Amino acid sequence: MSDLMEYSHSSNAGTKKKRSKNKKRFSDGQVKSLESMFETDSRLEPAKKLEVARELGLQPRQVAIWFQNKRARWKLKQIQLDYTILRANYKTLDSQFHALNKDYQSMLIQLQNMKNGLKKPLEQTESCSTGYKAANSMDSEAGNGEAIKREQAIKQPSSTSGRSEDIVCGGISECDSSIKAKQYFGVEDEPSLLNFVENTDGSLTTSEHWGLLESEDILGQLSSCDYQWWDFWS
DNA sequence: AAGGAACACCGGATTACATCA
DNA sequence: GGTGATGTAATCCGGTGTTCC
Repeated sequence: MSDLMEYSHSSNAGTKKKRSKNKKRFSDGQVKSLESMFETDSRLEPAKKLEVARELGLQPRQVAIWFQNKRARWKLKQIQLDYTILRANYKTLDSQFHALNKDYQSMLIQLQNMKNGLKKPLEQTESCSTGYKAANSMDSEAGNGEAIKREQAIKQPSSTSGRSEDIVCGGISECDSSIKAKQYFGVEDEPSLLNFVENTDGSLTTSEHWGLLESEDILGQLSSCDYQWWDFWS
């Protein structure tokens, strides 16, 4: 039979019923000795266990149980420590993420302003001329005068206002402006920079939603999980 | 060689008790 | 002195590895 059976049955006739445990706390000296041994090795060789039990005046099984309980408590403590470290790391990452996301959002706004600023001079130029198609046909005749006109259109967007933000589309439709932009840039599609945040319906949601999903959904899930853990330990 | 019984030990969960605020 | 919270020795249970027959 094991130490456990011999020891536990010594105070009881072997019934399955809960036995009175006659529990006695170990003395400070006994605990100190056990602690110092645990520091060098969390497990005891059988021979060492017998030796320790003899030295401390305990049953070998008591020494074995003390080491078992000690390992369990130590493991629990390690888990708590690991959790504290992970939580601190998470908080750091979370604040970094929010800072980056804030930068990202302000850059999107800047980008949109730049996009508007590029579109308006074109529209203004076209509406002030005798007509883009006519001009275009003239351009085709004039040859390399086109590049100069485009440059002037950007440098001097309006004769009535020096600020591009003040330019109002002179009756030109959104569809028209899109066509003009394509022709202006000489490509089938607008430059990719201008499409960067534009959804298929023209709304500026895709990238923003990505950011919001990251910050609200994923972090939110982590946070709720986090709170459960934290509430448990604190 | 394969299989079963006995034994020792382990981790995890739980209980029972001592101690303290 | 009674009581709830906490710490911990001890127990229970299921699993694994080793040894012996």
